[in-house]
Amino acid sequence: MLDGAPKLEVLTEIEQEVVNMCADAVRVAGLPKSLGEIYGLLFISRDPHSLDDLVGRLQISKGSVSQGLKALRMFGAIREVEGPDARRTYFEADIKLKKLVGGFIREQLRPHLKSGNERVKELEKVVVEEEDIDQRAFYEQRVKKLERWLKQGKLILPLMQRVLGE
Amino acid sequence: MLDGAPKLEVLTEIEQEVVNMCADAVRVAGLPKSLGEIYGLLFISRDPHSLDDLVGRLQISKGSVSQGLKALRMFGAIREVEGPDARRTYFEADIKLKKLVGGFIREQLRPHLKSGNERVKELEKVVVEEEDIDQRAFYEQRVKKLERWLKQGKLILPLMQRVLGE
DNA sequence: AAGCTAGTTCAAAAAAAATTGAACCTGGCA
DNA sequence: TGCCAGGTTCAATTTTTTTTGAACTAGCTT
Repeated sequence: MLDGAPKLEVLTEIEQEVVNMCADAVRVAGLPKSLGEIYGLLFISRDPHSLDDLVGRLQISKGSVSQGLKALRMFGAIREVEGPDARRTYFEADIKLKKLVGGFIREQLRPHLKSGNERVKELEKVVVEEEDIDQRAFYEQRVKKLERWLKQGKLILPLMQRVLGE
Repeated sequence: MLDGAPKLEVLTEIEQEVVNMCADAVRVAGLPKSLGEIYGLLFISRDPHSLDDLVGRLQISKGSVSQGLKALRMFGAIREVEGPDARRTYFEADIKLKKLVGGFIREQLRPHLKSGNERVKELEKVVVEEEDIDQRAFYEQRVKKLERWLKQGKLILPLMQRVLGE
């Protein structure tokens, strides 16, 4: 097997900039840098890339790229496409903000809201056992506040998606 | 100096639950757990606490509590109030969601959007140097997309604050 | 001024999170 | 069936982030 077009193994300045921007953006969202790097390179590339392409260009390990692609697929941030070598899987970036934010909300935010709800329910059970009447009233007030916060959270997610619908 | 009322040095079940919830919530936002623990205890306490109270109850070091209080003050998540000992500083939680989210946006999100803008401007300068006409057109398209994303981001922040205005 | 005490700072230690890479699947092919 | 190449997994390692605690500052008090 000959290697076809001599592969460019380093990033151009533009690619590097975009990769770095995405890496930082993704860190703000509390996700590993490598995720952002992979997405960034796909975002700024016209042609799709295979796992090994990404390993070569980004200089990160096969394991990390494999995990990164898995996560990005779950978020719906990338999609599989056909590529030059039929037995490899190629990827390209989905660049619709709605999709990206939607995936993030679904995978990262909603689960926390859900577990938050359960924990508040647990809290309520503990609060009713408080003997001191004033203290209990105070706790009830606070728990109600937590409930309201969660409700607001659930309210704002679809709103965000709608606004970013473009 | 006698110690006054025998201080309760461990957390009640309710306190522990709330402290844990806040710790986790704050982690989702990419902030250190100790911040959430401190806020959580203040949130579920009727009376304000001093730095040393918090150190005693939460079992975290003076240094951490000092840093945590500093950050919470910056976010506007807590406020200084008078307390039993005139020469200590006491704190209580601000429980308005608007305030909390506002502080988070101001301190964490806006700075990133700002630096994002600068980086996109840099990118534009690099893109115009691309020789290949098709490639440059593609890059311009992508950079425009990044700009649109940033604009959407700037748009959604005040909206969030408004919706959470209660 | 010396002694105390509340609070801050920051280098070092500990803890948590991300990355690596070698072993391991898995499916196509001879 | 056995081999090979693409891809995944996960324990071990590395990197990053958080926490600690001892030294320090600052402001009272005597």
